[in-house]
Amino acid sequence: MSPRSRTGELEQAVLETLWSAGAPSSGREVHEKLADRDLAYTTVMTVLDRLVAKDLVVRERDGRAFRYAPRLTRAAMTAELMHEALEVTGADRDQALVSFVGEASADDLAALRRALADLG
Amino acid sequence: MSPRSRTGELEQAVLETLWSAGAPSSGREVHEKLADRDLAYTTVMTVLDRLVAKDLVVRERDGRAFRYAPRLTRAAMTAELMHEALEVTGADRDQALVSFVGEASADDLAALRRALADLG
DNA sequence: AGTATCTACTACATCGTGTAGTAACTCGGC
DNA sequence: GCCGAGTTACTACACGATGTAGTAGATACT
Repeated sequence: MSPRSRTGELEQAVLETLWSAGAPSSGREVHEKLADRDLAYTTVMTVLDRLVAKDLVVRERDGRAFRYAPRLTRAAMTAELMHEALEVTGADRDQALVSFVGEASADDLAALRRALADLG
Repeated sequence: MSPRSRTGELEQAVLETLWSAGAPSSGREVHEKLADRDLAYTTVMTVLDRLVAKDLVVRERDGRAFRYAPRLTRAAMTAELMHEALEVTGADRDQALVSFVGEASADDLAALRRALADLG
């Protein structure tokens, strides 16, 4: 279900290209976007498969091939990771959140306040 | 520096015992607290060493032996993990925080608001 | 039918983690 | 001054995740 096992460096990079693409991409396209890494086409495909298996990426048929897209937006995945972090250590949530805002930058605090305000 | 690589299940359990101890513990003590797991003493020691290497735990000499304690409180570590999550994906922080509060439970929202209010 | 593409499956190295043993050091007691 | 109990330091090995890629088989365009 949720991003249990941490994503690797290459997996992260593939996610990046999918996010930056804006629309579902073919394996070929992802491979081309990662040209600087000099990877085999099948390597990219393997990673895409694994991301699908992890439910981090969804794919839809497009003729003979598939198109891949992240299941969540970058922001949503980040939020999910944050929520997970809040749970892992089994810390008192109140205290954890106090620490969180305590360590946050001024910008992040402002963003947080805006976000809370927008919730009404 | 920061908790780069995710901590494993056993590592987490060892951290738990250290947190619950309240004061620096000897390896022997940690081993005893984890008696239900039926681990070898050296296994616990190995894990403690690794946690020290990861800078998640600090140790101080106490006579011939060492005493171990978490570098951070549970809440602080949770907060650190949350901040890390906020960075990994390179997401727009504003959007990520909006998503975060959007997905948060009522209780967490209340706690967040209190925490922000307490900051003055 | 021939060729290019794509998917599915398999493979292997490396690294992190769980798990533990052994050697070496150290200190208190005799 | 040596001995044994407790500690640390180092080494080891299995397993799963990840990086990396090849091959076989299906599919489709020409």
